[in-house]
Amino acid sequence: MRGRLLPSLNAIRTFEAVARYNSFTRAAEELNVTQSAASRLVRSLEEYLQVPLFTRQSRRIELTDQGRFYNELVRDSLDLIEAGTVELISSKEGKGTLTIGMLPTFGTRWLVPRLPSFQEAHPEISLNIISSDGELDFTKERIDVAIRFGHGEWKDAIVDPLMGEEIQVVCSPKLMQGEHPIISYDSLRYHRLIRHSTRPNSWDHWFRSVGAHREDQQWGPTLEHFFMVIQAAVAGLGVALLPTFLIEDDLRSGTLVTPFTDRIAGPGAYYLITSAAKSELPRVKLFRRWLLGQLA
Amino acid sequence: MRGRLLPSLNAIRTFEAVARYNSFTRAAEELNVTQSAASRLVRSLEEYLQVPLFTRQSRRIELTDQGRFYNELVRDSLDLIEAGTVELISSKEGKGTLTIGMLPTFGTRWLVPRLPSFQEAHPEISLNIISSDGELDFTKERIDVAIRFGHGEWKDAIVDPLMGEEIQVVCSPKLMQGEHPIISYDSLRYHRLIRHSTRPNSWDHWFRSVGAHREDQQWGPTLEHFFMVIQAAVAGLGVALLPTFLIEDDLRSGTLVTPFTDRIAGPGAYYLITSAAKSELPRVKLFRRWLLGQLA
DNA sequence: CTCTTCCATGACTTGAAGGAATGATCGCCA
DNA sequence: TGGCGATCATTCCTTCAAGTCATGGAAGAG
Repeated sequence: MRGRLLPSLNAIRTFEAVARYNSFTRAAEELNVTQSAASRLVRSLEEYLQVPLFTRQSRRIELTDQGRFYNELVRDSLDLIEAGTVELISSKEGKGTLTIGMLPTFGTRWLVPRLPSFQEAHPEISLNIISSDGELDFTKERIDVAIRFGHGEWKDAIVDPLMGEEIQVVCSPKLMQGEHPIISYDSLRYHRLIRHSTRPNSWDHWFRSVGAHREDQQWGPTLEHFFMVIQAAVAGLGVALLPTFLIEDDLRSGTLVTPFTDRIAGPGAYYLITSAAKSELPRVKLFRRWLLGQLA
Repeated sequence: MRGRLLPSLNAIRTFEAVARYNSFTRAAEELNVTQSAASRLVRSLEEYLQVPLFTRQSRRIELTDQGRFYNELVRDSLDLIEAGTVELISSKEGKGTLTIGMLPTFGTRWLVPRLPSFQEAHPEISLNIISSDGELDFTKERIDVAIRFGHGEWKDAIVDPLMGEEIQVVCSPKLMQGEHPIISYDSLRYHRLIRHSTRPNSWDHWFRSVGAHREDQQWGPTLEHFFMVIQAAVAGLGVALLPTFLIEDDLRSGTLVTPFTDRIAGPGAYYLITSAAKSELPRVKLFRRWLLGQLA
C-alpha cells in the first residue's frame, strides 16, 4: 500500500518560514526554536529532495531557482491550510459570518428583500453582503457563496440554478405620451435604445425573438449595471430591455410601462455558486437550503 | 513575533489519509503506523481546532460537515505539495520534460519550426507539446508554459507579450482568375467570406479599418482553427482573413495570394504564459529566455 | 583588527509521536 | 442467541526525530 510522496511537513513549514525571512535565525524565532533546529530541518529537507534549496554564503543565504519554485508552492499550500484552519476555528457550530458576493441589481432588487426571512430563521449567522462580479476565487476572496448570471459554466464549483429570466421592453410613461408613442416594433426607430454593457447583444436577440426587422436604430447610453439601466429608462433617456423580475416594483408604481406584451426568455440564468470546500460549512448549507426553498 | 496559525502538519497528513479511507486502520497502514497512532493524532487535531472532525459510532466513523470542509481544503493543499515535490525531485538540474500548451496553428506554423534551435541548445530537456486552449490551470494540468492569444488579461500568471499580428485578406489564386477577380473591396461581395469561430468580429473589424462599406456579404464556412481556415482558403472555398505570419509559406509558394496590400493590426497579441511557481523552474527559465530571444 | 552577526555542526537531551496490548462496541452469521 | 471478527479508544511504555547547547568559522561593519 503506497501513500503520498510527501516530505516531513514540519520541515516544509520551517522551510517556508526561512524562505520568508531569508534567514534561519529570524525564522527560528518565529517558530520558537533555535537557529540550529531550523538549519537542520531545512538541511534534512534538502537531503530528502536531493535538491539544494538555498545557496549558503556563510552569513547570507539565498533561494536557488528550485527553492523559489518550491517556496511559491509551499507558501500557497500553507496559506490554504491556514485560511481553512482560521475559518474552521472561528465558525464553530454554524455561527460566524456568511459572505455573499452578489450582482448589484439582482442583489438589491431580489435577494436583499428576502434576506430578513433568512436572518430570522438563523439569527446566529451574521451576513456580509458585497457586490461582486467577474472572476470567482473562493480561496483568495473571502466569499462563501456568489450569485452569477450565465449558463452554468463554472468549473470546480458547486452550482445551483436559481431562475431564468424573462426580458421585456420598458420605458417611461412620458415616452408613450410624446410625439411618437411606441405602438409597434417599427415605432422603436424614433427612440434611443438603452444598452447594458455586459449583455451587448440583447437587443439583437430581442428583435430576432419577436420576429421584428432590425432597422438602423438610434442607440442611447450603454450602462454597466441593470439598476443604472432602470434609472435611465425611468428618466426617459430611452427604451430599455430588462428582466421582468427586476422591474416589478416600477411597473406596479407606474414609473415604467411596457409598450409590448412580449416577454422573451433571456439568454442565460442566475446561479448560486460556491466551492466544494465552502459548501460543507454549516452556514453555507443553511443558506443554500434556504435560498433553494425560496424558489419552490 | 507571531507566525502562522497552523496545527501540526503531521496530524493534518494523518487526518487526510483517515478521511480518504474513512478508516483509522487503513489510513494507519498507508502511513506505516499503528491504528493507535492515527487515532490519537486525529484526536489531537480535533482538540487543537476545538472542532469535531469525525462522528464515531464505535465501529464506523464519518466526517462531520466541518470535517468535510477541512478535508477538501487539506487534500488540495497536500496535492499541491505532493505535485511540487514530485516535480522538484524529477527535474533536477534543469533536466526533465518541458510541457508546452500551444495554440494549434500558431504552434505548427510558428513555434514548431523554431523548436529545433531550442532543442539543440538544451538537448537535456525533452519536449512535450500539447494542443491547448481555453482555461489555464497550471496546477492541475501538467502544462509548464502556454501560448495564448488575447490582451494580456491573465491573472496570477507571468505573462510575456510575444508578438502582435497583422491580418490581411487572402484567397486561392483560382478566385483571381475566375469570373469576379477581387480587384476592389466591393468585389468581395461576389465571394464567400470564411470566418474563424473564436474571432467572430474580425471581418467587421477589417471593413472598418480599411474604411470600406460593409455590404451584405455572403458567408462561407466558420472554422475553429486557423489551419482549417487556411485549408479552406487554399481549397477556394472563399476569401479568408488571416494573420500574415501564419501564411508566409503559402504566399511564397503561391497557394494563396493577397488581393489587397492592406495589412491591419489584429485585435490582440500572442502571449507566453506561465505560473509564478513554474517560472522558477530551470527548464522554464531556459525556454522563456530562448523564446524571447527568438523575437529580438 | 576586532566585534558582531549569522550559519554549520558535533554532542547531548527530550518529549511528542508511535508501538503493543487491551478494552469496548457492534454487525454478522451459524 | 451467542460467538466471532472488525474497528475504534485508551493506557502504559518506548524511541528516535527534533530540539538544545555549545562551539567554530566566515564575513561585513566600524
